[in-house]
Amino acid sequence: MEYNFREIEKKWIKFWSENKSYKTIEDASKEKYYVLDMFPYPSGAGLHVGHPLGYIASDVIARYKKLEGFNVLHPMGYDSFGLPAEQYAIQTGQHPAITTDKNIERYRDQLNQMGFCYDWDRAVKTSSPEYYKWTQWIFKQMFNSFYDLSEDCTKDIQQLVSHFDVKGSDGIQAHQDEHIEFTASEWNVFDHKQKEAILQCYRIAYLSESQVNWCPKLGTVLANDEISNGLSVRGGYPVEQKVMKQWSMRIKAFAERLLNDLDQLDWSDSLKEQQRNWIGKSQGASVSFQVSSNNDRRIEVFTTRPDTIFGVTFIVLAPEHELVLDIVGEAQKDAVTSYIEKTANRSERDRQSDVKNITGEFTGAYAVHPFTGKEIPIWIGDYVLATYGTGAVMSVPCGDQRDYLFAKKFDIQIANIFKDTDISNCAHEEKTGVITSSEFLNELDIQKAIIRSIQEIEHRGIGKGKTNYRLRDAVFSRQRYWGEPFPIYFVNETPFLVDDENLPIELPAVDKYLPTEEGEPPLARAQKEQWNHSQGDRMDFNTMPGWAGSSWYFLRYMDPHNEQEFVSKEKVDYWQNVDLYIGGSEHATGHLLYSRFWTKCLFDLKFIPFDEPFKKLINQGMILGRSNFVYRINGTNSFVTKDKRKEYETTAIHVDISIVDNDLLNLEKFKNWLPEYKDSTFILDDNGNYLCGYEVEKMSKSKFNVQTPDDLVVDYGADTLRLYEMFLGPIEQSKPWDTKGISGVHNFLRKCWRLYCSVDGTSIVSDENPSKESMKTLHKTIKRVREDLNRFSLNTCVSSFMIAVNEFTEQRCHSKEVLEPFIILLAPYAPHFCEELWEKIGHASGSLFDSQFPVFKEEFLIENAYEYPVSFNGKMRFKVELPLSLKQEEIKTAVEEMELTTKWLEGKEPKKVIVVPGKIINFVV
RNA sequence: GCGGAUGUGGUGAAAUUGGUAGACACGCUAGACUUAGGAUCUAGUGCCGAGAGGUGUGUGGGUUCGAGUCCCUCCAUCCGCACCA
Repeated sequence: MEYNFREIEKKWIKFWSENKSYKTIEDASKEKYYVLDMFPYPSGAGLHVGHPLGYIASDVIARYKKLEGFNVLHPMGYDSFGLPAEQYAIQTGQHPAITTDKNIERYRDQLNQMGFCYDWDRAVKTSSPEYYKWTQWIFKQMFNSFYDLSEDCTKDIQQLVSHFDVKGSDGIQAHQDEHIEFTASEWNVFDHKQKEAILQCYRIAYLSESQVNWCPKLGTVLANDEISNGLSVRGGYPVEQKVMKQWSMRIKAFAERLLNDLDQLDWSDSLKEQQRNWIGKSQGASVSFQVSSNNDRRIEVFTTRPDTIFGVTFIVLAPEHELVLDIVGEAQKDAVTSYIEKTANRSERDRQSDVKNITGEFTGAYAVHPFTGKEIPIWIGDYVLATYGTGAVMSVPCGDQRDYLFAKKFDIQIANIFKDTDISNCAHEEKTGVITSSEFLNELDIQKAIIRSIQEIEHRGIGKGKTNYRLRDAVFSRQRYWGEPFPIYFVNETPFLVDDENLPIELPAVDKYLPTEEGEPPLARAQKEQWNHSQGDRMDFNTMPGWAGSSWYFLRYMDPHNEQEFVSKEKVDYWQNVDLYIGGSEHATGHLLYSRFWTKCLFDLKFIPFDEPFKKLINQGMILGRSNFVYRINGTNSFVTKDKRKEYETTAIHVDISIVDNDLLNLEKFKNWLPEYKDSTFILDDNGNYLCGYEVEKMSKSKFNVQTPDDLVVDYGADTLRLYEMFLGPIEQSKPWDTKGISGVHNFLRKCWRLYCSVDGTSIVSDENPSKESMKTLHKTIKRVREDLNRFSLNTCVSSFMIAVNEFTEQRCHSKEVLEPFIILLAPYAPHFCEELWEKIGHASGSLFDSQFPVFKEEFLIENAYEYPVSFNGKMRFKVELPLSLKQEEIKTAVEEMELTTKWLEGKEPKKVIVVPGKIINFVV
């Protein structure tokens, strides 16, 4: 009987499920290994072939580690809060939970048919109350914490309160929004509301009036990483700036640790670099400039080049800067206000793309240079961003090209402070050279001048050395329905935490999933009694963003049913952090950063024993689709084959890849595909075929190029698909999907099957002694596969399997001593196939995965001869087999005496002969 | 502009520390068997050349007995960030 993958796969999936083969329990006697996939958002479209790439890889590693004797945690779950289900709910009125559960079921089926070894008992979904109870609980911990700068650690907010009680704000070293000074006696007479307002400036999870990215079309705020080019990532709608009261997470406090700890992670350079970029550390100084007409007004600037302080000839404020309207002169008022309006009306996108056009206005006010005492003009300009640094810059036209161009355009003085440097054409931006015309900095090179200038700035009390980060606190509320409700109620608009015993705060029922008439979030529609907790005046109407649940889910897998804790100490001590995390790189600055932040926070609060969630990370590449096109002759319903399209005016139209085979269009299926093509006519090529065009692009519904794994599993089986996806190339690389190659892998499995079974399906594996060659093939393969798996080179393993099967076939090997270990080697890739053969060769009960991964033995590879490549001037000319026992000199003599050597030397005397025993011989002529 | 990654046959790709470039597959060519089938088997397949041979890992250079691999230059593609002070 031929290899019947359909029956085999069905049989073993049932077996695994009935025997709970993948149930994982903590076992202190075994070393743990935690392999994690980024859990999917269960969308309505189901999985396409790109999804399983990472899942297959992690499954291969999980199974390998299991066979190596590790206790492997390999779970799967669903990131099930999110916009699509909610949009669907708005359109249909169906509760998002129903849609979500339906999609989850589909995902579960699709994942199951791939033969993944997940312990489904540990599955979590972020939208279930049992799960989000703990998301809410973690939020509470973050609400109850502040960041202590003296110890660089998250601490209980009560410690801060105790300090306030005794010393007021004096001596506080905590990460905060703005410095507020008060004495202990002042603090002690503040009412609750006042105290809470101050505490909000310190809490890790805090409420603040902040400028947010508001997307009117989605009716919600978005985080920076949810926006691309001024449009929402989801939906592509315009985004505008708006001031709203929002929950935020004080991730900025962790900036330095998030940056430094990257060094200890085994992540790709590009990903680490993306995070470094996102955190955007820059060092320099903040300097304060006094406004000359107005003694109590000061402008704070941040600079990375305090050494250029004597080159400052003007100040530029962002148009939105709070000081602008206070200092503007009467004569300039109209021009300035109209400029502010103009920039406010321009979308962020316009402002960014229009870099060439230099605009600005003089405010009429002057600032006093802190060292020279000279008056310098204050301008506003939209090249200064309100959201970075202090929203103000000290302009040094001789050292900064933007300042230079601004000064040229508006005819502002340019002072040169670089010795022997020509700045007549452009600014000197390099950090090299010597400073001049700068009093105490004269004759210092720039590096020394930076240090000296900071000393002096601090000494004179006009500023201080400062590190600035681009990273901003993360906005943590969304005006949406389908997310975690906050465990917060308000009394007199002051937030209070819901008690632990009232968690979870479940999503209340609402009549519609839309904002209220008053513009309140959908949750405001819920009647007070529909909340399972209703203290205070009202509950918080916001919900948490998508990344709330995904920031800690890897912890919940360790202890998914614990009703007392988010994870027990015992279990988290055992499983520790994730050893291998596989997922897409699109989460570089979102999920992966937030998750690191939450982990550090939970570590500081002593809930977990590690401060990085994911030790090693692999970003699987994207599998691109191969789209097909038909060419419609413009203005007709007639389609021309690819080769003849140049003869007509045509439009290329995406056509569903399921009705195209090998680029040949099935005309009947095409006519039935969409109603508008029912009466199409065709101009065919000379063979009577319609040839389609193709292109490699991202898989998407609209391009009709989505390849689902389901069809391939039906046609070839899951084992073939698993092997094929791994065989395609290195896991990190993006590659086009091409179904053609799949037959090669399928043939490999069939060929392999024939080593074990005769035509009637009975085992032909025997107890005969294996040949030396077969043992060599086996151990060569064991060596390679082990090495490759250890460095996650999953594609080359497949090649090794193919080579081994080709060699075994040639050797007519049917020896159990060889074929039994081989089937274990292959099992992580083709689990159903291998289980079946395992059973056939005499393991009547149990699973192959309870056995052990074969161990490599050097002795089988020991050779006594080697075929030496002989090269002349580095070019290989011929090969010669020589005993490996020969010494270097003996090899040399033997080769020199050969006829072929004489031929290639062409009568010349070799200058030198390099002999590397066991490797190569090289004549230098 | 800054940063990161990648450039090898017709295609996907191998080559772990410098040591036979193109393993393993797909595709293609020829042949065999054929109830013409998108099946199976055999042989060939980097390029130029009838052949001997020459040549070849994006470009140009360097180090080395020897470079796809190390160093420098430039080019191209992809990704991320970007008036970041």
